[in-house]
Amino acid sequence: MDKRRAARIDQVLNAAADCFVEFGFHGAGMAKIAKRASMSVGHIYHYFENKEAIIAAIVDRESELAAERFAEFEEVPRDELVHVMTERVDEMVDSKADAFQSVLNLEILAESQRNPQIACIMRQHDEEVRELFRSMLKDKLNLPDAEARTELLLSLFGGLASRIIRHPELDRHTLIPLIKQVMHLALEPCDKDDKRKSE
Amino acid sequence: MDKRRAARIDQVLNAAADCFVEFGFHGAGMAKIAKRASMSVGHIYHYFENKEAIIAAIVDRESELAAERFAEFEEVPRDELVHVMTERVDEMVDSKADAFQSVLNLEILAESQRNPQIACIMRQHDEEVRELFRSMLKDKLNLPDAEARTELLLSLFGGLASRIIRHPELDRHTLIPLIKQVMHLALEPCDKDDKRKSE
DNA sequence: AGCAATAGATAGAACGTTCATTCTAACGTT
DNA sequence: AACGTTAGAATGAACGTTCTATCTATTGCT
Repeated sequence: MDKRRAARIDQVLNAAADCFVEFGFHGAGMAKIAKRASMSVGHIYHYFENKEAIIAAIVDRESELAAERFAEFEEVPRDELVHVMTERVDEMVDSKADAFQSVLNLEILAESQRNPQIACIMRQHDEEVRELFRSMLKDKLNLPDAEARTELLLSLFGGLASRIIRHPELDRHTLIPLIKQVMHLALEPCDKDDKRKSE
Repeated sequence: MDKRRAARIDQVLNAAADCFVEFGFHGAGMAKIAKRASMSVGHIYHYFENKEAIIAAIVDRESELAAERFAEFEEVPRDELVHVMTERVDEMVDSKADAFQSVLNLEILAESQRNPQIACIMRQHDEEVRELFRSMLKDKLNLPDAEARTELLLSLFGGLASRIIRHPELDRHTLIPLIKQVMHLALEPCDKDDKRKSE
């Protein structure tokens, strides 16, 4: 039976994600993970070589999930793309306010700076997302500098998550229109009338 | 002698910051911190009640430093402000690429989600920075929605740091002009001609 | 069908290490 | 001699990991 094994692994990963959010990668012990997974400590080692492997699996799973969320936009026809993307800003902000996701992402980001294996997994997924965005902007919207526009948008969305942690009471109703303005700037070819500004 | 004491404390904080960047708040042990501070483990406890206090001191110091960096703009006269701010984007991006600062900030951000004391320190400093920005935009530039514009800029800058970790090879030469465009959008009262977009 | 053998699932104790913290004894300066 | 300063051993708890034992279910042979 292979289903059972997969289910158990998922059980461990869910428990681990919980603990990692609550205590951090290094603050969460195997004992806590085991207890939350309703499993013995030793048994976890039948599914994962060590704690690092659990962290790596979590990073992989979480990054894949994030990538899938972006992939939705690929199905949108080109003349609706800008409209759909700007319309989804509200739920985007809401999702960034989800502490679970945000903290896990921060933990991953910090860990990637000291663990090359994590960095590798993370960058692979980021490249995926980046290429998806880039090709959308270039092929669907015929935009120049698609790479830079992608980086701008990803910076903004990524920053939103940290911002909400720093200032949870922030007034979304006045911020969201501003974000939409930036998105229009990034999603429409208004490059030329701007070179006047760059001194 | 009070100078000596202050110097020793700084010695511990510097060593601790180093270790926290390299191993994380919970991955760094007192033994490592002591060794890097050229000090005995036990002696650190004469300056700090416990490890948490060291973390708190680091968070405080680092947040204050970040706030001071922003405070420079307060001295700039109002008719040069937009110019100066957009001109400093390049060094801003460079500073965000400094792994030391970025990782420490991520660690702080993640820790603030699970340690209320850290969250408190961090939010106090963020409020300081936010108010500084807000009053600058409102009083010096006479901008409406100064709060929202502040949040947008802080999101963007904060996101830039995470973005560079995710994609260090990112092409800054094409991204920076885009960032400057966003800054002009956020620093100039072009609110009206945009309501057309918000459906 | 019925027994033997095997493989995987599971729990929990045991290991050596490292952790944060405390304690004690020695040091250097006055 | 006294006092603040320092080093490092001592402590017990917690860590990640390994080991062993028991249990369950499937497979192969007759």
